[in-house]
Amino acid sequence: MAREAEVHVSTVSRVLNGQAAAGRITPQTEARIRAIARDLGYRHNAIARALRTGRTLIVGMVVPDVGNLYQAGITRGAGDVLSADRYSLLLASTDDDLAHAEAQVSAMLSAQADGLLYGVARDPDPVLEGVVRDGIPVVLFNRQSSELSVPAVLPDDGAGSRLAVEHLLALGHRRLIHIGGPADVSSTVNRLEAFDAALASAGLEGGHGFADRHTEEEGQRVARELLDAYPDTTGIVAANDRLALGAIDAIRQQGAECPDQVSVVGFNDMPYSERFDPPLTTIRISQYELGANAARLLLETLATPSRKPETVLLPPTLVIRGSTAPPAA
Amino acid sequence: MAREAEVHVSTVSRVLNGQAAAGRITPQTEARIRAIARDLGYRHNAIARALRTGRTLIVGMVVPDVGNLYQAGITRGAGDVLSADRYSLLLASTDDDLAHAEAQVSAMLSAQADGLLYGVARDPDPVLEGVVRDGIPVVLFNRQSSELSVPAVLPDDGAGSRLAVEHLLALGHRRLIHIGGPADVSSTVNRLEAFDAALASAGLEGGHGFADRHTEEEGQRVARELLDAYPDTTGIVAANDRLALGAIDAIRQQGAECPDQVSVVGFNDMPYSERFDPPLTTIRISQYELGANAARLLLETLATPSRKPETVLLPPTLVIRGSTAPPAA
DNA sequence: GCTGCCTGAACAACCGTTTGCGCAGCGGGC
DNA sequence: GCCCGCTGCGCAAACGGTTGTTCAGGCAGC
Repeated sequence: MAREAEVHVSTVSRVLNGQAAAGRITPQTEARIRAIARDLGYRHNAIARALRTGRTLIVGMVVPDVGNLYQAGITRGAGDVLSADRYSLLLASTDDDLAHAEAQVSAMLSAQADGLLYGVARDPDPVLEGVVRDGIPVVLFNRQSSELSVPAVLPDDGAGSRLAVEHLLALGHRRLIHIGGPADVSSTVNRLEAFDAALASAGLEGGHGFADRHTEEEGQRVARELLDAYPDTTGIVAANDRLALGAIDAIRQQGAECPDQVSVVGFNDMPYSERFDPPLTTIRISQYELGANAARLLLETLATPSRKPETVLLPPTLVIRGSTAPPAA
Repeated sequence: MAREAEVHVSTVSRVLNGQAAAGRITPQTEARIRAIARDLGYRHNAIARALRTGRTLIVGMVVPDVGNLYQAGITRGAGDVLSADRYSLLLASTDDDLAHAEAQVSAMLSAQADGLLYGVARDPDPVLEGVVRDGIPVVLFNRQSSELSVPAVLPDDGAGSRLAVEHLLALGHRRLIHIGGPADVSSTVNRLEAFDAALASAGLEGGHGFADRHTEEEGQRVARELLDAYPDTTGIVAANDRLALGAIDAIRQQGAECPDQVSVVGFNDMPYSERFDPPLTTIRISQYELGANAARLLLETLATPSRKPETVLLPPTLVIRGSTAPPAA
């Protein structure tokens, strides 16, 4: 502490907190304190401050998988806007598993995180329910909750699916299937519903399946099953780029090629998807903006707790690359 | 607090900390306290505990870019071993920029992080010097410091470069160039030195250049310059997969193809590198193990501050894929 | 010259835990 | 029957800041 080195006590606090302005402290006192603080390399003890003020300037962010590129962009966006407001990010990865989420969130709340960025919402989600019940400010990203009234920022899933289907229809495809993620995740059902609706308005009907996880392996498994069930399929809409990659694997496993026999469109436009073989046609949503918006929403909620929960939908874009082409014949 | 709901005071602390075992508290008292704590949904205030004990159970991890896939694997490894020991990860991304690093590290130290995982070391690195001077436990990963005696875990850069060069030599290549990262990063110089040495022991000599950042753009720029300077090049060794991707871009920009005219080998085996076009031949190091080892080293340092700084080298493996082939003619 | 006000800084309580120490009660040994 | 020791728990200080309140001194007004 600068105190012993000084002559004064905790006037330091007012100085270092900028309360000096209000005619409370002599300029030369302030200058002296600042000088000494600098010389001593004094650093605020955020812990002590947090204990007194009740604010830690820490927000917890929970994602399904830190190792996922798509999530990484979101994390970056959130980190940037949070650190601009002097907040730090406590990051946790749950493997999209409720038990893990429970433990991680509990740790974050123990750490007295001021708020949560929650990207692993299930529907229903007991962990999220607990958080909301405890009155912890939280904003969802990527997924929403149908039961809880919580702010959220997510891609416009419906618009995205529609873009994908319309692209394939425009290319001439008529037999489409959809690979969804876990069935208790909002984006899965939103994307599937829009897929069905877009097909229906063209007088068509498609098949679909659900992956247990958003991985290439699961995408491949579901695609294989669907291709077996609907052998004349020429187009696949996946709810996620990783599932799409798995679908391409499945197509090759059957001795076919993408896009020669079957076209595939992904969702997210994850990093490097333009470098894949084939380059992935996909629905782009700005990961950075998604994270940044979620963080902004959380900051606003922290500033104005009474604020009405808001859901912001990010507009998707169709990115046409090499994994889609007109049907073979 | 469970206290008012209870009859007792801070005997709760001893119960909840497991000190009850030592015959200090009656089993039924303990049971009652635990029951009430559960009913109240009592949760430790980690802030208050940290203030008293001086330990936050938080470790700061600073990476060049959270959006980088390679880093993501490391983060995951570190997160897993840390959370097993009840530590949380405070993550910061610096864009490999010293000013950012300074700010982020400062925030972490304010948050009283118990230790640091530092993956952005320059050589020299003023931020790191400050951390070491303040006696903050820190372990480096990916990069080391030539001046400071700090534990570190990194790939065996020399062995990796040697594998890459020997692979190209075995394929019949004789005119090789090396694309390094920033010149003030240990891995850059280690990999370059080993590149030169491996060539020298075959009686050869190669060209090299340095990228300012580990990005595709920089890789492309440096590759272009080197290919201009050494037009008969048939093999490129990049210090990083992203640089390698840039090199492939540069090759194509010149109207050539990889591996037809020029072979490329990367470093790291970042996620999805097997799906690129062409699939990347690269030096694999286990990102997960790297992160996990760094975390373990830090935990040991925290447990035994007097412990000698240790440098652990992770053995690399050559992964042969599609970006390397025998020279054209 | 005295009173009152204003300015600048010190005082002290408080945030929620941890932890060394003290204290009351009880049982056993002599 | 007395004393000692042990057992089980309460007391209170401390961690390092923040912040409402108090206090001392100087100056101006009457």
